[in-house]
Amino acid sequence: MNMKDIAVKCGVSVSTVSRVINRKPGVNPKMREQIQKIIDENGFRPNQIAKNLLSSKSENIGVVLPMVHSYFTKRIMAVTEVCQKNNYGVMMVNNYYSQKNILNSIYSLYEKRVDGILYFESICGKEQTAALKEINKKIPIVLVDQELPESEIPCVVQDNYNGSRKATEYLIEKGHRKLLYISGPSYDWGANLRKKAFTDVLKKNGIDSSCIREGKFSLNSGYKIAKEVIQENNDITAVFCANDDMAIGAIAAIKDLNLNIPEDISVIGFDDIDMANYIKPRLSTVRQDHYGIGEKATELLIDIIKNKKAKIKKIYMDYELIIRESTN
Amino acid sequence: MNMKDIAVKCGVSVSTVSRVINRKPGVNPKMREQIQKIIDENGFRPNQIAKNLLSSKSENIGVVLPMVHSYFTKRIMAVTEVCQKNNYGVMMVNNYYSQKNILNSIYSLYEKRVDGILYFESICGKEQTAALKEINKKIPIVLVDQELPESEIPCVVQDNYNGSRKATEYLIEKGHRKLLYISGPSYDWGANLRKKAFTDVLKKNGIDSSCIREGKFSLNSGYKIAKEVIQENNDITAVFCANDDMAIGAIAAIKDLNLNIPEDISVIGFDDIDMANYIKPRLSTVRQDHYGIGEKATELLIDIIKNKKAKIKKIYMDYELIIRESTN
DNA sequence: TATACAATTGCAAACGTTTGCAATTATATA
DNA sequence: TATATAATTGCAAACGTTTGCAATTGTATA
Repeated sequence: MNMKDIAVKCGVSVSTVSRVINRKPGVNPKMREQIQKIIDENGFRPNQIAKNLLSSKSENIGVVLPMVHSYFTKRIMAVTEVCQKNNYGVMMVNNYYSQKNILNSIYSLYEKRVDGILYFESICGKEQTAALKEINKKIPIVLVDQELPESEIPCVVQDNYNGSRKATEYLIEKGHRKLLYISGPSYDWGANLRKKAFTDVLKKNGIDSSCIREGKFSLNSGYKIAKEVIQENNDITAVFCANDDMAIGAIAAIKDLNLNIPEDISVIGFDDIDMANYIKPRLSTVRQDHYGIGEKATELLIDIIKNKKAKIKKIYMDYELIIRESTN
Repeated sequence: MNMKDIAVKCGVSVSTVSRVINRKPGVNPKMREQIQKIIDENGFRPNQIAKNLLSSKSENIGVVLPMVHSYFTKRIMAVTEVCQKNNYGVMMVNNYYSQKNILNSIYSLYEKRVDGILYFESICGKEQTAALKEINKKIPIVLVDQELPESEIPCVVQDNYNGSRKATEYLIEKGHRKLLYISGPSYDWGANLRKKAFTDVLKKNGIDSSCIREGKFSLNSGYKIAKEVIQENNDITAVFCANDDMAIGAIAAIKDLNLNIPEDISVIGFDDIDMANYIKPRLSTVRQDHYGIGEKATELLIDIIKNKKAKIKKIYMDYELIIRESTN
């Protein structure tokens, strides 16, 4: 069933049907009513693909994001909500696999002629970077969690460094002198900034900053690293994790070692996922406004799509240190 | 840049370019090489929208799902992975809002001519049901977490009833006689089955089954209900929650009441989210294979799309009772 | 060299819309 | 009634591909 069929049923031309569907002027009110009736009776919905071909717009945006983090729900909710409000569809790709797959996925989004791409990630291999720059010549891209130097691609980033600095300073103020830092993967742009802030603060205070391990942002890696390191170094009094999942893993490990939190060891995370406020002890953490990040990024992208021009090159998001029960 | 431009640059017709791009026979090998070179040099990628219009296939599937549950990550990962393997794009819609918005979203997916729809949800209003049946006349749909009686729409469901029955029987076996059940919202198809199993088992054993409250599947609702009910009824020895989030909320509440788990009160959840194994005490729960559910549903949908016919009408997923530290 | 056949290439229709413009019809004015 | 004007309607091109068929070119055989 297409507009032609409706037109034949109504004894008019497709142009007229088109005008009725799009509520455009130039149709006799009586005729309009009749045609609308036939459309409704047949449950006809116009083929957007044909429309897209003509307008060279798909009214879809591509979203590339790693679906592993606990907070990704918040972000994708923001994206879908903003898109729905602006009548954009959301084409999702999980960039959790091999570089090659991701590249294919990005090109596939381009072939599907999405109007823009939202790229959530702070991993960026050489090939990927090149591909993004290449595609950005044809369609707008907004990066989240990452900035690409020598490029004009706008981005939304958190102040990873200062968030991490504040948390570290807090621990030092509280008197901790032997700290374990569980970082994210070394290929992660944001993870490296957080780690740097940690070591900078420790060095500045003349404290040993050698107790750093690299985790995978997962519950399990937090658990394993915390257990192992604390068993070997019984003078550790604080653990700072680069995300909440690892912090929750670390808490489980510390409890399994029959130590108390925060009496024996303080734990602090990063993200403030919903769960952080419901585990016991409630997790102190650095809050990121995940919903806001998704929202701002999507709004920026849509603005660029509509106005062909990025007014803003970079959006910095706030952080907030949330002290709950897991630190003292 | 389109095929015409490439054709002009190469001094051939679009047909020839098309044959090169699609690796079809009928092109002089030397010419093929030359054309491929120009294509690569210009980074040309064919417009799938035009292709779709011609083939009446979008090579996209629509995914409607509530992004609120902690386990949705697992499911959507399975969906995207299977789709990527089969060269389908994923168009996502969050059905977390008002009925009206959801209806619009479903119709919008249809207008975008997705090749099929994956509908994750066990809420189904009258209007939505009607819309699904209507759309199912035009494109295949697979339901997850819900079956629609009097309809031919295939579905993937868990054995909610038996999963819940097993968990309840376990608690009874362990000697619990005063139990609190925190259910999901009453409009949720699965939640009602779980609740029914609970009451059936209790009645069968001649145990009072009146202590039932309705939560919202959220951490907070679990926390609030558990705190309130346990404060009022100090003889409760077990809490069964219809999902893990509420169970984790309940555990926080019980700890805040200075009671011990499982010594004073046992807690059991439903879902087995990753976090369940990393909170302390580790949460006993009914495991659902979330990845498997997403995988099976997507494979079923793609099979129907390709073969125009559902070989299977209904897939029942297994459940597994996982006993950890939160029950005794 | 003429003929048959295979390989290569291009033409043009089709997919389902939108829209500027022309054609037709209805209405108002002189 | 003739004319000017406004309202309604339809025609046809365009969007960027794919593909059956016809046309052309090249090659092998008689």
